[in-house]
Amino acid sequence: MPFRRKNQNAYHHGDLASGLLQAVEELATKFGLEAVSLRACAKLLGVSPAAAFKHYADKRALLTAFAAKALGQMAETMEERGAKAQSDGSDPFFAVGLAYVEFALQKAAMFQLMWRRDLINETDAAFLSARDRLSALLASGFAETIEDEDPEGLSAQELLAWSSVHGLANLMVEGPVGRGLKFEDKIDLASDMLCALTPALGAQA
Amino acid sequence: MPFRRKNQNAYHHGDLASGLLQAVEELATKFGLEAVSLRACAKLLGVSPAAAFKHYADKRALLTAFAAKALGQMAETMEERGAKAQSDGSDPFFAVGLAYVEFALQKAAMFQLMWRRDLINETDAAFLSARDRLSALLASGFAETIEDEDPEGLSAQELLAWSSVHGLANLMVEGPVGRGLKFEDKIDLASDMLCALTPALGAQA
DNA sequence: GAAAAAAGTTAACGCTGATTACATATAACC
DNA sequence: GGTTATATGTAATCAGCGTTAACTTTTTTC
Repeated sequence: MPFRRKNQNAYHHGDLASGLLQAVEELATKFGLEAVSLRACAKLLGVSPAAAFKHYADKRALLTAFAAKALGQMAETMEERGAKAQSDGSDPFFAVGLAYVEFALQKAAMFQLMWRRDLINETDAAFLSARDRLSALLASGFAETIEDEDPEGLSAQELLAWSSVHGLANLMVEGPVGRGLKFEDKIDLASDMLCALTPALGAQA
Repeated sequence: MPFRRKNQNAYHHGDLASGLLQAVEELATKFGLEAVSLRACAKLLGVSPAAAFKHYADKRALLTAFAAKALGQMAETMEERGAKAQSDGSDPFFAVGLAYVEFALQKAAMFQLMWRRDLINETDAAFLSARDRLSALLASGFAETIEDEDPEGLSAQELLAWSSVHGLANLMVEGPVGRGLKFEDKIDLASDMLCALTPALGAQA
């Protein structure tokens, strides 16, 4: 069994709040984002549909919490890759950008959810800080490569870097790019694109 | 009134198939993609909910037809911009790429729908050809700028170009980029990003 | 141990996409 | 021109969805 379900004779689940988060993940990764329903999550946990509302105000709140968690997870792996590259002496931006695409491919449903404004609450503090961390990471990933003169907004090069990896991730997950290719080949494609991008990141406009 | 509705005493609508497409557009642009329901479209046209199924197999078929139409519209405006730039002597890729972002911003709901695999039928011939036309356009937009050695798949530079504009469009429509800025400023931002991209398109990897 | 709070249940409401059986308008045919 | 066939509409209904309200059970608190 994938995660803790309700005890057979127990009236209470124990930790339904986090149980629901895991149910979202299971349904999303197995059957896609559109298969995630409050009722399906409840059934998966052996609990009545209305029980979810004792822990989350509505479906949006649950998905927002999950999106924040997923964003944090994504940021963490990117951070690790960046740090490893820095100690390796290899290009940290390259590593971070590749990790971005890699995560989108491997956890497609989570990645999609992060940008679904109709499903999440964009004013949620936890979600916002997690997303900010992600974008900051992508910008700092090549902090040594380019000069950041506008610390508030993103520079044109930072925006280009983010857009590139974000666009490729979307084109691969929801679009027609790399369809039918196996994971490694998709990563190679992403690597090629990042190589093509480097000339634009070195020079100052 | 925004478009032709049913004649008051007419049993038949006249052209419900295209009427539904217009209803989708009206609801999507006014209230967002999530507000588009079969029932809402039917009500807008003064027709029973079940009438739609005489013209489209299901909701997915309707949305697919609309997405194909929107893709064609997008490709057309991009084509015009590219041709104009070519006669102007300005950079055709720049014009085409900017048109891509511009369309996404002005017709956000349509742009979103094009990439929603859960809402459309990706095997539909009309949709597929419309999407292929779009990607071909983006690649040919700078056919003179870079050398295309692999006419089948996309070269790394073509993929970079597409990913960049697609990513920026997504980050602006569904993400946090440029939030609060007025349209012209967002276009300026896109323009800056495209300028930053040009060093990567000239040189051959 | 009683009272309060937390965490569950059941039953309902209005919405959705979709199906079925039926009604009517238009077109085709002889 | 009337008959028939087909296209196009309606009404009723179903299951699934998010959500709410009223109620019950467990746990916590004093």
